[in-house]
Amino acid sequence: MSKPRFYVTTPIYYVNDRPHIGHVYTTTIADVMARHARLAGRETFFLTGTDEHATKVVEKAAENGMTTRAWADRNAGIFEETFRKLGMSNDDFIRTSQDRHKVKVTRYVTRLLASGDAYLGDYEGWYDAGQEEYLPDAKAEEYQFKSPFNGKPLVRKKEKNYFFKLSKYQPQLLALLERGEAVNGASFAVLPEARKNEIVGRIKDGLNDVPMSRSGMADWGIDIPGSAQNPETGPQTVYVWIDALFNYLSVVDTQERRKFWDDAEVLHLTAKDILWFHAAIWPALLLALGEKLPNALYAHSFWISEGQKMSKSLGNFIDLEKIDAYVRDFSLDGLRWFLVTQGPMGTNDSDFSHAKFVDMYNAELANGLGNCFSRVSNMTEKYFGGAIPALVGEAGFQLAPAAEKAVLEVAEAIAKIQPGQGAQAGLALIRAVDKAIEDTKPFTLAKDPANLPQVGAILYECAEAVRIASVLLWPVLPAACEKIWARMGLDYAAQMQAGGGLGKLEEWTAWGGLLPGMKIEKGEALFMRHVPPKTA
RNA sequence: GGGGGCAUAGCUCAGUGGUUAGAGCGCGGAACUCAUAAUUCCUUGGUCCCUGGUUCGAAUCCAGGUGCCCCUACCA
Repeated sequence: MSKPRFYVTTPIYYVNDRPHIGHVYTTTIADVMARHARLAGRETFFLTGTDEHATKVVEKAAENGMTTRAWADRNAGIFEETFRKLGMSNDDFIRTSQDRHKVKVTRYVTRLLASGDAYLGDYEGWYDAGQEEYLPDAKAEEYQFKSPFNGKPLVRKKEKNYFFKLSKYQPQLLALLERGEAVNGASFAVLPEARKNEIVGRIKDGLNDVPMSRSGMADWGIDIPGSAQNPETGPQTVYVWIDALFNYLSVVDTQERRKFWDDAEVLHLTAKDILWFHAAIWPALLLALGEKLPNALYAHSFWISEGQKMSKSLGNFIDLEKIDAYVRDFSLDGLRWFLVTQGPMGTNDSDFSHAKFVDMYNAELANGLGNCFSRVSNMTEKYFGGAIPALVGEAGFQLAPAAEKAVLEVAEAIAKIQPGQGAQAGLALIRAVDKAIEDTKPFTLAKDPANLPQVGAILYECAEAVRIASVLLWPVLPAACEKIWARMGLDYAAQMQAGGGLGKLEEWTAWGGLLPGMKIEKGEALFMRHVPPKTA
C-alpha cells in the first residue's frame, strides 16, 4: 500500500517585493512539511513562485527604466536565488508570466466563460483618473473621495468587466466550511479554527460576484479570450488575483503531474491577510471548474519585529540583509529552528526578537541537541574507542518508550500542521537522554572497569535515542541531522537520494536501528554556543 | 462603519465546566563533571484583563466594558 501523495504550496510572492522574513517563514514551514512527507516516503510536490501580473509591476518597471519582462525577471530571480540559498526543497518555482501558466489560465477562463460562471457585467466604482485605478469603496470614503496622490476628486466610473459568479457558490462554501461537509466528494478545511470562523461569518454576510478582469495592459497579463474582438469591452486581462490563484492548479495540470492534484493530499499555506482569496474565491473557482478541492488551507499570522509591527516607515523589516546575518551567525538550521518553533502558526502574531532568538538557539540547539550529541559521542570515544559496544550489560533504564512517544507526537504534530510542536517533541527525546545520563552517571561508573558492560548499555540507549531524534528533527534541521548521520556512519541521506528523495521514516525511527560496533565520531560542535559580544 | 480574533507566571504559550492552574525559557539555590561554564534536581513566580450573570462548580459558558491586533477585495 503506497502512502498518500502530498502537494504543498506557498502563496506566490508579489514580484515587486523584496524577500523578507514573511516570505521566508511561509516557505520554511512548507519546506518542513515537504521534507517530513518525503522522509515518510510520500511522493511530494512543493511549489512556490512569484505573482507578476499586477499593473504596478508595469509601472515599477517603467520607473526603473526597464522593460516589464526584465524587471520581473530580475525580481523573480532574487526570490528564486534567496530560496535556493536558504536550502528550500521546492520542486518547482512558478512565475505567472511563464507561458505554461498563461496557457492554462486561458483555458480555465474559457471554461468559466462557456459555463456562464464568468460573464460580462458593469463594474462601477470610485476611479482615480491620475492613477488609472479604482479604489475600494471603503478606501474611497477614507480618502474623502479625493485622490490620495493628487487630491483631485475621485469620479464614479462604470466600465464593462467580466465577473466571476461567486454568489452562486455560497451554499456550497457554507456546506464545506460551516458544516464540514464534503462537496463533490472532497472536504476543505480552513485552519486554524479562528480563521475558519472568520471566513464563515463573512460568507454568511452574503457574497457578491467579483470582477475577474481589468481593461488590458499592453503586453502584460493574460488576455481574456475574445475580449479584444469585443467592441463592448476592448482588450481585457485576467484580474491579477484570479490569475495568481490558478497557479496552484496550472503547475500540476500536466500529464505527469496531474496526480498531485487529483490523487494527493493538497495543502495551501498562506498568511492571514490573504485568507479571503484562498478560503472563499479559490474553492469557488475550483467548484466552477469542476476540479477537486484542496484538503486544507492553513493561514498563519504575522511576525512583528522587536515588539513592533514591521513597516516601511519604521524601516524595521527583517529583510534579506538581516536574514543573511542570522544565517551567518547561527547557521541556516539555527534560523529554521527559530522560525519553526517560535513562529506565528496560531492566531497571535509572533515577535522576532533578537534576545529570544539567542536564548532559544543556546538553550535548545547548543545546550540541548548539540551538547547531548557531544557528550554521548565523547563518552563512546573515551570508553569504547568510538564504537558502540556490544549489548552485554543492563542499562537500568529504557529510552525506547520515550522514542516511541516522540515518534507518535511528531506524526500528530505534522498531521495538525504544527511543525513547531513536532520539533519540540523531537527535542524532548534529547532531554530524556540528558536526564538518563544524569540519573545513571556512566562517567562515574566508567571509573571501575567492572562496570563497562553497563556503561556500554547506557551509551547504546542514549546513542539510539539520539539517532531517532536526528531522524525526527531532520525536516527542521537538515544540515545538523545529516552531520549526526555522517558521524554515526548512517547512509540515510544517500538512501534518500537514491530513492528519489524518499526516506524511510518508520524504519529509521524504529528502536534498534543502531547496531553494536557502529562507529560514532564526535567531531566539531553541531551548534556553537552564542556568546553575545561584550558591551562596554 | 461592518466582520473577526486575542487577553493565563518576568517572557513565549498549553489548557474549550470538575481535585492544590501547567510547559519551555529566564531568575535564585544545590548536585555533578562525560559534554559546547553544558547537564540534572529543587525553589521562586499567577486576584487566569475588569464587572456582572448562568451553574453544585467558571481560566473555560453568557452579557457588558477595557486594551491590542487582523480583514473590509493586489504587502508572507
